[in-house]
Amino acid sequence: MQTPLSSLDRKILLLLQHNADLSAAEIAEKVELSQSPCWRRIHRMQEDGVIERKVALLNPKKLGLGMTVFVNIKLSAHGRNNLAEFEAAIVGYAEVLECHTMAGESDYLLKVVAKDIDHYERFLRDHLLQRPHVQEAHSHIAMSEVKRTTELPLD
Amino acid sequence: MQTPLSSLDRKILLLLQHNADLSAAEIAEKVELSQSPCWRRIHRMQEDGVIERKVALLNPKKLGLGMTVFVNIKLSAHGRNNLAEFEAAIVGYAEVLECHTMAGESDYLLKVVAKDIDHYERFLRDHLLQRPHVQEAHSHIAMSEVKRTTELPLD
DNA sequence: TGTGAAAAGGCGCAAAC
DNA sequence: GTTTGCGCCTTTTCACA
Repeated sequence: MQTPLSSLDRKILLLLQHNADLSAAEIAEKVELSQSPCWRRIHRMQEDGVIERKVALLNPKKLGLGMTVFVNIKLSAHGRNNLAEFEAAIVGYAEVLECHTMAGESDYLLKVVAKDIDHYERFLRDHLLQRPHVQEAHSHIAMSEVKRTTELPLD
Repeated sequence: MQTPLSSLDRKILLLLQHNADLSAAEIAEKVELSQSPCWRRIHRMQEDGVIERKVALLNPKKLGLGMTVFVNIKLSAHGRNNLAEFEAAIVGYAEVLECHTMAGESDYLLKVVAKDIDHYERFLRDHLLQRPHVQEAHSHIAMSEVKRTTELPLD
């Protein structure tokens, strides 16, 4: 199903995950390959799902989304029998960018964006805490961003 | 400098942050606008920095990056006088996808990806913990991913 | 601001080497 | 993997409402 990646493929991915506007021709040039095989490699990696999609990254500050909060969620023992319900709700919240199930004290770690404290508090109180079986929610507020990237390390 | 966003702009952004392969013409059609003004809006939002860039999102699992770890870092009192050094180092680590300065107990929250526990442990021991002034590092391992998106909520 | 049209060039894609 | 090529589509810019 999925061909192992050559170092050429890795170079291509490195470029594409930094700038998806690059055309196959431009990439071909940078990796010193001719156009067609380069195009075919890109295409194959898309089919294989190595490249999931191309997206525009927006600037949260310029959209008034100045606030990032990490929330640790703990469900009640009872709620743990019905994770699907909670998870489905989470996926539906646009404010939640990430949700991970965690090993350790809390069940979930959420990354939430909001305009400001008010907006966040409303989201927490009116939505998150309204979910049945949510026992604890600890919010950790991010103050500034040192690094933010979607680029994965490809050795 | 930055024109406020109309609801039309928001629709365009919504589409673009979901799929950056859409051409101006396709977007125009979806938002029921003709091609030229749609193109102009997109262009303007790029200039304004509302659209930061377009990138390819890769599948971490398929690249063997099965592990996500959140790390809380606490610096020594002394180290807090020289944050820039620490932060510059962090930005340089490909394994670190995000780094936030936090209000509260820890100074930083890092999101780190790795192939497996071994890989992560090496990164922690040989790199993170080698940084001067790192007093504590608490690792929280993510087990599975319920949600992961780069799409910001645009009301 | 929006509309419609139009030029030019690039790009995806495939075929032949 | 390479070079070539065709045709479409996209971007970009007009003049005009």
